[in-house]
Amino acid sequence: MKAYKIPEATVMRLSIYSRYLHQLIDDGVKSVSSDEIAHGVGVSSAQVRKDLAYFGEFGTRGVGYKVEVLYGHLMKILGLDRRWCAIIIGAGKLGSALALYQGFAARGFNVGAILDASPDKIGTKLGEIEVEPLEMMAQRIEEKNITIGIVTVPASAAQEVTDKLIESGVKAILNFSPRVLKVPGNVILRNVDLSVNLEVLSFNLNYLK
Amino acid sequence: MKAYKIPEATVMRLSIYSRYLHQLIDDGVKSVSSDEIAHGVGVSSAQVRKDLAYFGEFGTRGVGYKVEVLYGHLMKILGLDRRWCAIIIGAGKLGSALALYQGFAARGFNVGAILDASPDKIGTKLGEIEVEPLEMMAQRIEEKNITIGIVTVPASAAQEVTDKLIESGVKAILNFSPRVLKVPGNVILRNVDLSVNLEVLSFNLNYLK
DNA sequence: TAATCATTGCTCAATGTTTCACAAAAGATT
DNA sequence: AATCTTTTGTGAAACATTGAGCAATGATTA
Ligand SMILES: NC(=O)c1ccc[n+]([C@@H]2O[C@H](COP(=O)([O-])OP(=O)(O)OC[C@H]3O[C@@H](n4cnc5c(N)ncnc54)[C@H](O)[C@@H]3O)[C@@H](O)[C@H]2O)c1
Ligand SMILES: NC(=O)c1ccc[n+]([C@@H]2O[C@H](COP(=O)([O-])OP(=O)(O)OC[C@H]3O[C@@H](n4cnc5c(N)ncnc54)[C@H](O)[C@@H]3O)[C@@H](O)[C@H]2O)c1
Repeated sequence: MKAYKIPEATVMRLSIYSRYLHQLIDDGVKSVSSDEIAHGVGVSSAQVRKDLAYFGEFGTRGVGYKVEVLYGHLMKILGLDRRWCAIIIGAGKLGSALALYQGFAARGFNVGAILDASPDKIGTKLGEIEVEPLEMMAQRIEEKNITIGIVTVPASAAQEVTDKLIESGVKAILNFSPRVLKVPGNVILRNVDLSVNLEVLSFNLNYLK
Repeated sequence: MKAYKIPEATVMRLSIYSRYLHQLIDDGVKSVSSDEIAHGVGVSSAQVRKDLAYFGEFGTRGVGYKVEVLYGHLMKILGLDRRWCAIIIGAGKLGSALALYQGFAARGFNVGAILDASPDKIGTKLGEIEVEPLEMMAQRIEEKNITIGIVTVPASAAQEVTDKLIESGVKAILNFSPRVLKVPGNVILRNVDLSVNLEVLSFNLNYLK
């Protein structure tokens, strides 16, 4: 429990900064200024410095930041200095795409189990992992120390599945269904609502001209 | 070209209100108060009224809103009283999932074309539509009146593909690649960054306790 | 027709976020 | 050792969003 409330926008930008720094490391760059980061990710340099200032002083005045040092701090701040295990519920089109995506593992996220209600899906393989029945939820969460639940079932099943995940001990939910979910205050919920994203585009296309 | 700047958060909520109202219509509900909407989607009633107030007066004091009337206004505000045509670039795991998703058509979005660079993908079918080579981009955008480009190629190809989309006349981009894209000021860009979403979860899991 | 009721729409206050601008600090130069 | 240059870190100002409270007002009831 920390003193400060960190704006969510700040956290999202930290994630993007960290990815940019990773690129710089790959490119062999040793040092970087807030202004270069700002240009690289499309924000202002003051914003970069303010975001970092929530967590400490990581740079050297007149010089900038050591890329690897700052990257290390950001990964630690983001909780990416460890591995997290997630469970995917719903092995449909979207759930499968997520399960097979390599990019998550590269950032410290493992998929520990994939569950589905349909006999058509149960027993099929997605990469290394076999789709299992819903009944395995509690056991898999327990034994694999799963903290994150990813919900990719139809909207009609989303709340029910979410309740079960929370009951089974999951602490955070990433919801892809177009449904407003109710979760207790101690569970972290994020919604990735693709329709909303498209509709923001159509609003802007419509409104701005 | 309107007087006001509408907060993006407001637009996203309007999309969610409209979906909730759609449910109410299905359930045969005729009238609704800001307080009921607020409970239904998890915001405050003041927020609901404030969001609507940007666009006019849609309710009756002492009574509430007529569900169908308000729904109609929201759909119009969101630009969903017409159809939009989109093109998907990258027929991989994510692009395929999006292409096959029925929910977009239900809200007025058609997928007019799906392109890929790989010979393995070109010629395969995703539902009704055949995956075509990148060279078809300009022609398809022109002839199908496509305004929205959906980018689901690897990060390394994302900027290049985006440049081509804009050159071919697309006015809005929905980017799923983990890359900060540069677009001209008259093009609308939204990023759906799934890794960032997971990392916000890990930050909160890590930080809040 | 007047009184009552419920709920909107709006004003103003509070809170939160971004930008500005500059003093402070560290390395480079003379 | 003094001066110059650069870029951080930050307090204050500007801007944006959310929340609280209530006057206005249409519908309902008496
Ligand atoms: N595919 C997309 O591009 C896309 C876009 C936007 C939103 N979404 C949302 O994501 C979710 C998944 O979409 P999809 O396209 O993968 O759908 P899908 O139909 O391909 O997959 C859904 C899967 O969930 C399983 N399922 C159904 N009820 C279940 C239950 N109670 N418990 C466990 N599994 C259950 C089904 O067997 C199926 O395998 C939906 O809510 C959808 O609205 C998807
Ligand atoms: N799948 C996921 O769950 C997921 C999650 C987060 C982010 N993403 C991002 O979404 C994007 C797509 O992911 P995916 O899992 O579908 O990858 P994928 O490898 O399955 O698909 C990528 C497709 O793009 C095609 N492609 C490559 N270069 C191209 C080019 N220049 N022009 C046209 N097509 C080209 C490839 O042939 C392939 O079919 C990536 O940027 C990825 O980082 C995906």
